Amino acid sequence: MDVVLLHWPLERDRRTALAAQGCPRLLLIDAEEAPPLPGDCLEDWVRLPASQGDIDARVAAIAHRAASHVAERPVLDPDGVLRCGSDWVSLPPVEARLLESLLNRFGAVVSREALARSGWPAGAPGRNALDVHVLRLRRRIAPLGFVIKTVRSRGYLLERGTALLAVESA
Amino acid sequence: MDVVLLHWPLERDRRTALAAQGCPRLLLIDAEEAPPLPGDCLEDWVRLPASQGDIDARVAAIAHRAASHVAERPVLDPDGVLRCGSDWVSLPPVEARLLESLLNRFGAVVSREALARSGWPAGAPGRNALDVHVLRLRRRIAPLGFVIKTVRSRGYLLERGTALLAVESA
DNA sequence: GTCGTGGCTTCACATCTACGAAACAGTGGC
DNA sequence: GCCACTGTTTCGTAGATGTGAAGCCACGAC
Repeated sequence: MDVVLLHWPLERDRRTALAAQGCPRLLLIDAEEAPPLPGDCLEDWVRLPASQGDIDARVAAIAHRAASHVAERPVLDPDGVLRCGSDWVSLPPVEARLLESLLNRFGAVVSREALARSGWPAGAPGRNALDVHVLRLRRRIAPLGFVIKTVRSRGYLLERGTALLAVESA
Repeated sequence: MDVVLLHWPLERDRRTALAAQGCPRLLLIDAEEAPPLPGDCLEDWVRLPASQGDIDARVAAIAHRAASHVAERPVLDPDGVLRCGSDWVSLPPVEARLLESLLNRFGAVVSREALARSGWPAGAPGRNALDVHVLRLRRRIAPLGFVIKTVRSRGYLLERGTALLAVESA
């Protein structure tokens, strides 16, 4: 989500509106004005005049925070805990390894062979084991709003689900 | 929790340490230095020279975010008294050591092995002793609104309970 | 079209392990 | 003695992993 730059106090109303819809924003404070009371984590401000470098740095910081708040992609702890925003689920060892693989290529296809190798480095069990674990993984990560799409005869692909997005941002 | 002011890049190591323990901080950037890459929500920066008003405003903003962000943690006295707000419970020695460990990694997984080591530095007793103490610890801290979640085959995780939050804030 | 096949999904089940909980007993302070 | 703390035994349950089998569906052969 893009960071919106706006002038303070000129665009006071716009700031309120953006804040209400959870849009990240950077306030450009006119020289003699006092910065507004602290908003949420998705807001920051600079006092004008400011260098482009400083503005860019703050925009980057806000974007980073926005990304970790309304996470587009989940984060997998070394402990097998998959986190997304404030939610988390724990993944059993095999599924954690599978998901790690999918996460490494988030949004791109991972072949069944590659998945099987990361799930069972010592060699995969029956052919069906992967299918079953993908099924279980799907159900486990669904509450976080992520889905594993099948790309027939190619592999699997992890991406953000659509249905839950509305629910979460609501 | 107080916001710590520190100089950048002079106190680079201190910043890392503070970030690791989740302490909110404001970096004072020396005139010609580039601000560091975005940290977490509990970090902000100003470029020197800056007016006291601007610094105060940023400190206030960080403090505000810290208050809403860091799930309120309990504090463990050296005497084994666990405090949270005006409530408190006393913990027997073993459980106090276990909880200290969990508190050090609040919100993250602590393995059974690590827990056992901190509970019994001289060597753990039977395998089940840990289970039983976790059970007792759970019951003891429940009234304060904290829960110890099990992450199967991985360890335990201390976090703020959900049900009691509403009750407490009501 | 329809038929078959491969690829994938899902369920049902079996096994094994980890964890939860109760009950009990020993120890030491008061 | 009474009570808090600690550790052990024991049993029950839930989770993790794998296997087999049934079924669905797209796609190509015919």
